[in-house]
Amino acid sequence: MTDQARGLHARVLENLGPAITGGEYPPGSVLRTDELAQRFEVSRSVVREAVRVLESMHLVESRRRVGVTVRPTEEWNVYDPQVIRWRLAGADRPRQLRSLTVLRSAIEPAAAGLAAQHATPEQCAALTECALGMVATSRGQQLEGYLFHDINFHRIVLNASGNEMFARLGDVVAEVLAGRTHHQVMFEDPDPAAVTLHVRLAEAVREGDAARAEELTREIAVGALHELDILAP
Amino acid sequence: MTDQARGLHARVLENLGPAITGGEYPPGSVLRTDELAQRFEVSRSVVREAVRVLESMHLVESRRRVGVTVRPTEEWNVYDPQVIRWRLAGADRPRQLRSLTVLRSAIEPAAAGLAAQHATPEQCAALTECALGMVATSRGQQLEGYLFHDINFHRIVLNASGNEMFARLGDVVAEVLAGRTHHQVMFEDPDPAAVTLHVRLAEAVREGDAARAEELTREIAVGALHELDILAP
DNA sequence: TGTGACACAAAAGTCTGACTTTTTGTTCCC
DNA sequence: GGGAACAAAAAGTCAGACTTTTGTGTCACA
Repeated sequence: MTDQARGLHARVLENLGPAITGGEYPPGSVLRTDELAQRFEVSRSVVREAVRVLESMHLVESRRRVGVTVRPTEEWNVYDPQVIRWRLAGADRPRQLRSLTVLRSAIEPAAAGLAAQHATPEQCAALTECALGMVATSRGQQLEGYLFHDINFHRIVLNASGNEMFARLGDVVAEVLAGRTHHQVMFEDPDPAAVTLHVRLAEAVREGDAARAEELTREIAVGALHELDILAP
Repeated sequence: MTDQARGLHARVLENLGPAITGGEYPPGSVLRTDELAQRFEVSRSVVREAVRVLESMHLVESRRRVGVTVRPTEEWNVYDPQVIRWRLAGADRPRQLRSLTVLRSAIEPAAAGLAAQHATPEQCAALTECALGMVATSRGQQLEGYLFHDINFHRIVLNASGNEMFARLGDVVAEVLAGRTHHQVMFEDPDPAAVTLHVRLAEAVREGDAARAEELTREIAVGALHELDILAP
């Protein structure tokens, strides 16, 4: 799905990463590079490179004479897209989906407000196109098509905000939306109210109405939170 | 300040990282591992480990027969605390400080609202203590002491939100606050209004008043945005 | 003149084995 | 019982040889 092992070290990473984030090696566990090299049938240098990457994600800590120790969960770089993907693929996917959705509901209204002020005509056009695509695929079990337009819609809003930090959250939002469609809820067609909100949001951004864009996005977020039972009805 | 070179690879990283994020090697630039090994007087394996880390931050891409290429800015993992530190230490610090402050102003009100609902008695006590510390150091050029309490205050709020993604933003907020005190503005004592807002926020959280906590944090954020001339007065 | 196949070379990727350094645990002496 | 010396374990480092991929240039053929 992401990038398939362009090297041995990537293969090791694709095994160790999910194993650690998935709790297979709980915090405090100790790995030894020699043992890993044997297990994966690669040289120690390959293992070392993989460990260095895990270390940069704060998933593990490598210390002499003791080995490679798994760090406590609170220290992980949970904003690393790779870590997010590993965790979403693992056992605590629901929990992960919830914290990410709460994050979205804080970020996206602000981003939409800024987008209304800064969006280029091209971005407005693309946004409207996505909204139309969502309408077109909102009925008849075209979930994949709907997801595609939904992801693009939110990505454009985040990019149009002009804020780099918001823009880089596009991938996270994409993962969350994909996760929602593929695993959690949404067995039926999407909520018509949500579709309408997106159409109106595209309008608000086009008209430069920051306050309305923000409020509409907040309503979209409330819907997403309800889907995960985070808010009481 | 962070962690001083516990190994050769870390030393290489501390040179290459800031050089790349600082624009010394603009996107598209090509580095060769052999050359880097010579320049830093280390073996190739050490360079490879450093490059692997840079690759995991999406700062560079390593391809056979061509070398290690610096990736376009839009692809960098700007949420990586290490990358944030490197960029804050570099030339576009002001720009960086602005996007991070906008991020803060989106996240922290939501976090404060959640904190009002979920904070433990211990967290409430710690929060009040920090607010008192801020009051005590708010006059007489005790900027370092004030900064210390300010950082702790915001860190506690983010942690008390109960949301892991919010909690992990504590380090970023700490960097932003430290940057503001040490470089940007604040040559004089902090704004008394801001101090009062923090005291009242601690109250609101203690009383479990989510709406008021959110609103007070929003006001604190507005103050921070004004300091950087992001909002018109 | 254009185009495709092929060969060459450059750079990263991998492996191995030897050596160094740090750190921890143990033992031994006072 | 406490402290100092010692031994071992594991990561860290290095050098060199080899493999694999891939961009580029060349040459023949249409």
